[in-house]
Amino acid sequence: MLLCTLILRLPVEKSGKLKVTLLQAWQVISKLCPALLGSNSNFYMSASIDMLQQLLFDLAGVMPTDTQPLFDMASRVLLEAGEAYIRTGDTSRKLAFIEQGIIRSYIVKDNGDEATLFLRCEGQFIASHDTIIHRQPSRFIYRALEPVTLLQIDYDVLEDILKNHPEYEPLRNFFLMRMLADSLKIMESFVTQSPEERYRELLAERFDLINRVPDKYIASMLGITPVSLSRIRKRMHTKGKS
Amino acid sequence: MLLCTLILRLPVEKSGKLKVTLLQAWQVISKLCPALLGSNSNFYMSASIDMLQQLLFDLAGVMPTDTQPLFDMASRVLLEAGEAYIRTGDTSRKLAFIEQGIIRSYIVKDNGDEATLFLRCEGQFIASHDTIIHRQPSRFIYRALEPVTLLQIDYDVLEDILKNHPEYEPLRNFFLMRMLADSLKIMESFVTQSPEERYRELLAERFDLINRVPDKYIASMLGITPVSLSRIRKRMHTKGKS
DNA sequence: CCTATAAATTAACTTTTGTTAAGCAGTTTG
DNA sequence: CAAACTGCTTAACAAAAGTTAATTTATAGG
Repeated sequence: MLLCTLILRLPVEKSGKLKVTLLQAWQVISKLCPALLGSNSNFYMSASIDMLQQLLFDLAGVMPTDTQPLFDMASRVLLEAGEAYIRTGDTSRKLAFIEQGIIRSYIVKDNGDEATLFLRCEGQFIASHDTIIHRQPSRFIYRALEPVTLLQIDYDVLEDILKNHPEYEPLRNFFLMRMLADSLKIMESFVTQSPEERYRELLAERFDLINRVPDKYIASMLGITPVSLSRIRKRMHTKGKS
Repeated sequence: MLLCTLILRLPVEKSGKLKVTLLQAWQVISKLCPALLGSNSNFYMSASIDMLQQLLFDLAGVMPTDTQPLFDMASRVLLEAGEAYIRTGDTSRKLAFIEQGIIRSYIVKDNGDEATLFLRCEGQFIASHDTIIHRQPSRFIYRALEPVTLLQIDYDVLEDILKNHPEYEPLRNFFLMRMLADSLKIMESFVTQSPEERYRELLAERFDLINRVPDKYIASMLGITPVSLSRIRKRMHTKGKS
């Protein structure tokens, strides 16, 4: 029972009965026992270049065969677990689509503590916002928490392509809108919810993330310390049975 | 002395000596006594249509005389103090540039409390993000805190214009980037700073705002209660003389 | 298999915030 | 002018979060 609590990061009743949905259980099992799903299967659905091409077609009606100029300029980047993708002081204007893995974006504060701004996984975009938006060296570090596969393009190169291929412009808008939507949602959560409520929401909406990432990064992203997150989880186990 | 404290929202030493810069003092005086500056002068610099045209020229090299199709579709909107610009449930996809005044964007929580997402003033954009990004009825209310002048355009109309005038596309990117930059900065402040530090920063960077807006909205935007903000300010007066 | 290391928990204590309610000052309204 | 109202402050108490440090629990390496 205790083992389950630690791995599942879920409330466990005093009786020892787990309160998990079938989907959640399957997710955990498939992670622990990949063999169950066949040798080459991968539980975490990886996002492919096809998704982006489909997206571009849906957004702008550009046929996948016509998007070669764009994807010719993109390159696939592989990162090892723990490897830094962007470091403090970098001036590159990298923009990437995560095909597989998790990237953590964080800043080192004056007192030496790290503050995690966000955790992004497959199907999401990451962008060096200091360099792209403000044209200043990055104050943030982007680091792979798992082996990561990226589809990367430099924002300057993208801008060049867009000059000759304005038909791809909807892709840039989609990227910006999606980044904006994410940020606004997080902003909203900070002014409307308590840390505990934010954690409950994360548990409900990004359950997979909680199981793949150390709690201390989750805590930091919620704006609290790991000690506080541990207490929140204890309160959730004992009292609120939701 | 007490009067000064209330109006200036600034630390007052026990001796009664005000700790304000010349600029700050002038700002307050000019607000209290507009007559000092002449009958038609306006201290808060209003942002004009010229600024937008200049911006478009800087960004894309489009001559101001060529931007008529764009500005023909924009309309000037006047709001009284306290008037709602966008209400809960609205489906319009309004996008506006604030020429004059302050707009507060807030949401009414389940318990009836209001949570302020942001306060925007002259020179900034506001946009109904629920309708524009998610195409869902607005959960937020946008309300004028002062008499407001807006330069408004519907996002759908803007998109139509952009189909025929792709040369204005940089304006949309600028707008999205700026909204994103603002959101990211606020997100960053929530994970790296305490409420007191966020208030100090607001005091340093948006001093004008603090004097034009009731504290309770500032508190809400910082993610705390008005009572807590009052205590923070008290701590700042007595202890930290910074 | 044992040890070193990192992550999470727990505890004790301090600080801060939330909550509720009372009071005060300034403004508006009848 | 008095009364109602709004916004800010203060107080008292409860709840939550920060801090530091010790302990337990995995994970990784030899």
